[in-house]
Amino acid sequence: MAKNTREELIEVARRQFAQKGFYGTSIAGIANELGLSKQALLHHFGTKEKLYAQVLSEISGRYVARIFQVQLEISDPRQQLEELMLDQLSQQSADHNDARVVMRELLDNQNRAEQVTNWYLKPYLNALASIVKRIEHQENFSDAEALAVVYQLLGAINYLGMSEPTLTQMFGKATFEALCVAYPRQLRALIRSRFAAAE
Amino acid sequence: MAKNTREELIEVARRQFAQKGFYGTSIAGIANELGLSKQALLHHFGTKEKLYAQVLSEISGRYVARIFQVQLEISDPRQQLEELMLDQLSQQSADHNDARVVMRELLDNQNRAEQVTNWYLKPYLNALASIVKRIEHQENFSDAEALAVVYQLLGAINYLGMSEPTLTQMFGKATFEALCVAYPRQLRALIRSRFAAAE
DNA sequence: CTGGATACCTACCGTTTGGTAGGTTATATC
DNA sequence: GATATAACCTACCAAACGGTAGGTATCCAG
Repeated sequence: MAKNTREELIEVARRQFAQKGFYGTSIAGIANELGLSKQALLHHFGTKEKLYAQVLSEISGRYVARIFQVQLEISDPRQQLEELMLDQLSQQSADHNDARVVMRELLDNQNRAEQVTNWYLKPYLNALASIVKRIEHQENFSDAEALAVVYQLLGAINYLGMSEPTLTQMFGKATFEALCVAYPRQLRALIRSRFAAAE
Repeated sequence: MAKNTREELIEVARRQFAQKGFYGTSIAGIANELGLSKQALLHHFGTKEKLYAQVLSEISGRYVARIFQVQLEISDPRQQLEELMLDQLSQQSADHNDARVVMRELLDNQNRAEQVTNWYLKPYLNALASIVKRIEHQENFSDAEALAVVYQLLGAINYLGMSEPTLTQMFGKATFEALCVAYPRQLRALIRSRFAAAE
């Protein structure tokens, strides 16, 4: 179980940042969860911001790696997109911390000086958009238009992951689980119907 | 311009909560923006939590009011849904504070004791789901399935509003504005293609 | 045996936080 | 003219925050 202390700190930080956000998370709280003092954390990362940047960087690394992998395995862009989106959905069902951190970063980073995550997330979005453009081989499909489609799909996926606790309280656990079962099917239907007319 | 102090405080709080979140916002900061001391704010609302609850309650009030209004104006459920979604999108382009506060609440409220917003947002989601069920008049379309469709559409819409600052930094202002222009068209295409096969 | 690096620790600091206590002023009511 | 209430204010507080300073134990290299 116990790996590198540094890696353990990043893992705990990722979870706490996902749950409580950058401002709501204290470095002492992260360190204490591992039985350490906050100075141990500061020894490894220097500042809270740098720890946060590290968490973000690893998340985006995972995203980009996944998209490259799928592009090697599947050649048809339509199947690439479907696979990537459904993969993202199932990944998020298992662990929604990554998606939550990214969502919070989208909300927060207008206030923060560092824009580390932007540059990391950009190739991810660009790669997805170029897949969409390969599907929609009409020439009047601009970059912005492809990006809009990508964004709508990502939004459709990620919104669910954000809302688990709220939806569970609101409709009960059984209904939420039924929702999780229905979601991949409906997402596939959404993607297929969206790109059916294009062919 | 100057209305009731109380209403002004709520308005400023709404903007700051949207920008910086519950933990990132200080009551002193809200009050100072109006040239008041934080005790003036506490005089009106008692605690920070109660102010926050008030902001949330008014937001959900607006949402529910809008859906009732559209239901009175339009009879066809398919057109109701399209109108509501596009309305939400344009509303959000003009002022994304409401959507941001709701998003942050979805992320945060698992930590907070009060679940005020849940009960407010529930009729909104239920009303939307019942519209979807009226479109999809197949009997095998369960509540959860309808809710999944609603959630995907709301996610597709709201995700854009969250990401404005990040996307602007990433792709430049011009591309982002092109994205905003493309978005309603793509959203309409998404909705129409999704429900075209059903008829 | 020594020097330096790593991985922690306790102690402390200045700032900010939400909230309390209690006073002041204006306005409305009886 | 007395009373009460609303709308503020200054002053204060304990707690939590991120971060600095400086010490200690361990280990590995020369």
